[in-house]
Amino acid sequence: MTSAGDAGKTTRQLHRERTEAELLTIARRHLGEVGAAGLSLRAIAREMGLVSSAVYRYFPSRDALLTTLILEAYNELGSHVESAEICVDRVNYRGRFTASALAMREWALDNRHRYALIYGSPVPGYAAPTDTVAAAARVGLVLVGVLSDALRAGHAATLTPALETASPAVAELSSILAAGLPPHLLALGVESWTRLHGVISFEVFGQYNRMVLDTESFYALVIDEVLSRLNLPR
Amino acid sequence: MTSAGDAGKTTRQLHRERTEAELLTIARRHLGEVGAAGLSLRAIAREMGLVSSAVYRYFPSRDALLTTLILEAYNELGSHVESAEICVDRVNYRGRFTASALAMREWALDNRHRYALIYGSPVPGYAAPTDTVAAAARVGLVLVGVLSDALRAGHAATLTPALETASPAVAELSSILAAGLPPHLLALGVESWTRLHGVISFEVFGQYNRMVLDTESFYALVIDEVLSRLNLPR
DNA sequence: GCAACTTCAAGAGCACCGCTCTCTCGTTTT
DNA sequence: AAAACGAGAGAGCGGTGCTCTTGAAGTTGC
Repeated sequence: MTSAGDAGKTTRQLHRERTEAELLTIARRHLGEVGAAGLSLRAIAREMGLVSSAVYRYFPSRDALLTTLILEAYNELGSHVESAEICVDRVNYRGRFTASALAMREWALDNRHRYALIYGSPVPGYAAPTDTVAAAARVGLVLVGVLSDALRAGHAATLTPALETASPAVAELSSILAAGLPPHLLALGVESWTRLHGVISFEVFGQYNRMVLDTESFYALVIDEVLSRLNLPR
Repeated sequence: MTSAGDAGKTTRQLHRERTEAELLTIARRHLGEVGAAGLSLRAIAREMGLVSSAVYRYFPSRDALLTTLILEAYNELGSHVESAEICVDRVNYRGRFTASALAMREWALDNRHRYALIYGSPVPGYAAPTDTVAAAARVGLVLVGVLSDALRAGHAATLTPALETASPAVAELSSILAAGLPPHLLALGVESWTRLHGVISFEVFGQYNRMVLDTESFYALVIDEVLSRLNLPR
């Protein structure tokens, strides 16, 4: 029953790894069922046949467990979007952007509670550690990649005075990414990214209740609008 | 010490009204300090010098108290936006829209926890009663009003194929509002509204942490973008 | 091989939560 | 004046995160 990677490990190490994995599996399931606010260490322990205090051998606090789940969520969303975008022909910028946008919504709808965990109201008293920023940036990097590739191919969105005025607001981010994307185009990219999340979160959080009936085609509309503004070639 | 509206009321009625008002005042403050998830009936009771069970004379449950606060928040945001928009010259459609958008963000930043309460991740196990929909609609009605006034004056946004495809998604809403706004323009309006909330919630929820430095000018950019798309005349 | 050390889980306990029940006592109504 | 009603108190239930102590089991060094 021992896997290949178990060589040279003491029974204690093995036991610890398995217990921690089982704990996370249950935690993930609970998170999907009751959401972050309803996630209870005691309930997880109960289901594992453990006493609540034993869980603290594995996670020093509820927040630490939450942090692990947040990191997982960011990375899962990130790789979901990445693998959707990588399938599209590199010069099909429109297709790459569309695939990414659709993948974002798809993951959010399939993982509503986890989406809420990372993009919803922050859990009070909980401060996300800095480790998460790299994982959180993955989706953004995909979109920025599409835009900078399109720019290199000579396709740029039209520049407006307001766009130039707002450029300094994202200048630092622009230098961090160093993706060869000028600030004003990055600003437009950030706005597009925000725009997609605005629709997704309204759908996931139920704000469209009796407003938008066919949320899927509405999302398609938004993608179309964003693409038009970004001026990506067909 | 009795006000004008107290005539003909028994001391019990007066006492009840005052206690309920004090209770709500403290609840509002706590909400602003610790957020919805941290709002505790016991803490409120403690501060009032009451025993926790006594609070249930006024609110049958924590959720009922939350519902009251949610309704208040919707209405306060609604009147905040309304009063900002009403100050602008009626034919200045761009100005009316801008004033509304700025008022939305202003209120959200001044009332972060209350904004999270109504536009953030839904409180688990809590279902918003139908009473709230009217209050929730107020902001949307302001924006729709600007758009339909502009349309009546002959200013319409450009129609795209995707816009027509998505029109049925908001057809029902269009008939409810009956604002003389054709579905495809309403769809664009809903998208604009979503777009503004996307930026605001990202700012309020801290998603722009080290990304967008000057969130105010970034918001101005978004307003400019939205206005361009809506084709409102200067 | 056994002693010393480390790790795990259990259990009791603390302070908090929402909520329910009963009981008392003062107000209101009849 | 008696009956009905209402507000608050208090005890209690089951739940939460988290801490501390204690005993058992695994691991390591002499």
